[in-house]
Amino acid sequence: MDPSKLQQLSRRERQIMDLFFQKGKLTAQEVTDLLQDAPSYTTVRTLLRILEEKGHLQHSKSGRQYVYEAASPTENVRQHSLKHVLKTFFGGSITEAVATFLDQPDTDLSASELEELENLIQKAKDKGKP
Amino acid sequence: MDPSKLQQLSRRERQIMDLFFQKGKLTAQEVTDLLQDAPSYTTVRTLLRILEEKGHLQHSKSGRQYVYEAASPTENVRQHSLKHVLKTFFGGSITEAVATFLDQPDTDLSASELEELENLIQKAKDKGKP
DNA sequence: TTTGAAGTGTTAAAAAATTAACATTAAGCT
DNA sequence: AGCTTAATGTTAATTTTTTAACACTTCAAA
Repeated sequence: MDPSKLQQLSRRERQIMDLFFQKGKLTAQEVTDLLQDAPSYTTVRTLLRILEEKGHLQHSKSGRQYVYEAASPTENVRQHSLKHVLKTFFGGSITEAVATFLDQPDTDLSASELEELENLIQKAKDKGKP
Repeated sequence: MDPSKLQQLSRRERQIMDLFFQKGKLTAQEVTDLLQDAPSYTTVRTLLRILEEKGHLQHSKSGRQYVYEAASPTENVRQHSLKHVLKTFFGGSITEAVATFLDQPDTDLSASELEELENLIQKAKDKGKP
């Protein structure tokens, strides 16, 4: 499944897919409970079926109920979505995005997270000229 | 304008707003040209009008033509959109996002960008314990 | 000053998304 | 076995989105 197809989703469909990316596996009942402004349970089921028809979800059975999950490897979707935001709002620059993130007053990264970030950058530097 | 309202947009509306976030000011003709799968010029004008009614765009006149641009301060929208992607795909962690970005084979950050990233992190560290 | 080009304004048909009622099936309990 | 409950299957009405035709206005050139 091509992750760029995600852009084609309608509002509700997108809203529901976002839940799956956050939570992993979900039943129709759980989706209904998680949605802020949820429509009826029946409606949610219809949407899940449509999303499965379109290839965005797949389901398995647990007892007699369907358990849905995203059909695409999460990694591909993550990469695509991140790229899209970077392109749309940050001229494609991850550096700009990090700067914006750190600028937010409600953001305080733990010391260990900052360490980890440094490590990542160090590794990227090393890969450049070994 | 509340940036969370952006989630309410329909597909076409979102597609068009993304263009404005990338490009800044645009005329109806320019939007038509930029859209991959553009509908007719008349249709684009209708959408621009609707987006203005909803408060997402505003326009000024240049000669006799309308020049549209996003109504919200870009900074708010950027922050909100970045947060949304981080929450949906990276458990809210900017570090995870950077890791994913650097993992992509088609990504090679310039040395100067890596420097800049390091500076950002250093600054964040300093702010933690001055 | 009339005419044509390039813009905006108005309106509405067609398509798609959203919603949910009603029907059916299957599992477990008494 | 029969009953109840909780699930899925089917179908369709309503609402929203998407599309674009047609009318009107304004500017500038002939």
